Amino acid sequence: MENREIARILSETADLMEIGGDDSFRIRSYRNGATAIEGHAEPVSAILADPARKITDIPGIGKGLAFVIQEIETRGSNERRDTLLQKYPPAALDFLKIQGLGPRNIALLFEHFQVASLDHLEQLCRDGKVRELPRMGEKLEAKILRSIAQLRLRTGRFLLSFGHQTAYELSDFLGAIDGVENVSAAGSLRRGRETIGDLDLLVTGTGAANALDRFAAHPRVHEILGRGANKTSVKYGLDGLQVDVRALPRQSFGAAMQYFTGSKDHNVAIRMRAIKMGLKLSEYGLFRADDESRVAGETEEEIYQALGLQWIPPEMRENLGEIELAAESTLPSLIQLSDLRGDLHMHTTETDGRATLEEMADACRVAGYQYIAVTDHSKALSMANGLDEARVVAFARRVRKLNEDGNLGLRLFSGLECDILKDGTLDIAPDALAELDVVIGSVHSHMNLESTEMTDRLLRALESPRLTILGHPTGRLLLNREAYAYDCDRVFSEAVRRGVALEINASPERLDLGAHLIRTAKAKGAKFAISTDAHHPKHLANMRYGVFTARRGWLEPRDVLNTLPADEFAAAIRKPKS
DNA sequence: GCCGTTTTCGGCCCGACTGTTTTCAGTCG
Repeated sequence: MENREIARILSETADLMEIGGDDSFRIRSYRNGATAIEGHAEPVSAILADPARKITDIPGIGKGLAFVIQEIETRGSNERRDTLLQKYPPAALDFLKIQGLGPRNIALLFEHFQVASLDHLEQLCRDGKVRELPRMGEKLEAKILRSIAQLRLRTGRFLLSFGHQTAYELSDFLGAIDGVENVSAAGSLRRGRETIGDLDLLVTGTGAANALDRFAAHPRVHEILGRGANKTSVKYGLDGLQVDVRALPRQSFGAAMQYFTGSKDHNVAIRMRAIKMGLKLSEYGLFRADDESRVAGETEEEIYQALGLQWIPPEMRENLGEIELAAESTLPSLIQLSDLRGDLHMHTTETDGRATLEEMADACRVAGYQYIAVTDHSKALSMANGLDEARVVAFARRVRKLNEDGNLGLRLFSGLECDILKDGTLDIAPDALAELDVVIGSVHSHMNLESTEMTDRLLRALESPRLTILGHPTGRLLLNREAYAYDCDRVFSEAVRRGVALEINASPERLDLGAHLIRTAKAKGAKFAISTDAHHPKHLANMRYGVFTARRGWLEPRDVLNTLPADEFAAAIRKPKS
């Protein structure tokens, strides 16, 4: 079993234990264990298979969890989880995703109403039954109903990063089959959308048909939805992601990639263009309308070219004006991962990161960055052990010393992810902030303010001459929490006026700003910083998701601060002495 | 349940808000 799946079952068990009212420290151990397993570079199953090694060497895994993990590896569950699942239905796990409902209330709902499903819970709220329970009222019922509606909207969707992992896994599997020439992912994954509904894989070569059979027999395929000569469609893995694998002849590979990459709107517009030119475009190729002779099809490039267009990067294919630009050969030259020279947002063991400053710097050096900013939390995040003024000043001093010593192999900028408090003031006094190179202002609390109040709060934060970057500007958590409400136009305009960059937080759970707002902000002349918000060296690789998102927002290297060489970057963020 | 140890058990991040109460439990970050 995959590490992330073991981790998921551990954390599910922890969820159930919470509802069951288990000891909170034991629950925390399960959660810690889950993070430890998920973050472990080597597959745990490989360690378990080797009698000479033991998983208790992984920090956070003791004798108890080692036994539980062995059980999960062997039969996909563990005793504690099984027992709890007899007591509470599987829907219990969904209930925890409902805002306003925690483990105590969920336990109470089960006790009194034997709630079996989201539908049932929804009905109870509509009937005003929930308010009969102690400490529950009308407002909670309304909140639950809102949250259930949101939950329904996002079920069946998956984070882009999840899609990528699965795509890599399956490309390896399919690519290793005899006679398979090429395996490529199409669909919204290829367009870099922040969430995906399913995964489309295209396979070419003489072994393609065989690949469909082998895929249908893959041990992680749980349900076969369809099985034809050219396509196999299944539910794959524990989470039931729908995966479609199509076998194609080489001469229509480009046409199929174009067709299955979409978006639908883009394709409709492209096909209209073809018709006007006396051509016909389908997933099999580009043909002349009169005699059905083939014009193109083996590559996307030749198809776009035959239609009088530049090849359009998949991230732009949303019919938002890209076709017109391609016709005039004026497509922007989109930013690429290799354009980035530094990462500007990361955490260390000083607060809630998992690695030391030196370890993070080393990983960034290996990744090829010329510079980084280390930006731990400020004191308002007490649960993360955020920095107060004294620690901020000491940190800035430490960074200056490290740069003088010059042993890091890259340039280090001192930074802080400083909380923007409820009234819009920054969590750290200006004279302490003045010691730092990079100040990211972020909202981590009071996210449910009225739009006008939130707008004022952000505008006030932007007044600080110490602010460099507005962090994860909308606060959204994909498939989990909506963006907070405020007047983006006013805030973005003010950020431009004050010379504050907007973050594109590359964490796959955030991707914040999203593509649409990036374009809004770019139109106002905004500058951006693409950063990972890494809490562990392995998170540094998430930068590519930030780049996908930036490309979906049509950004070019010049729009992004951290494409600058170190000296120019330093000059760009220098603030006037006050 | 893990960890670290004065090796056998005690400590393990906490503060603020919300909606429900009438003094606070539950949720959230």
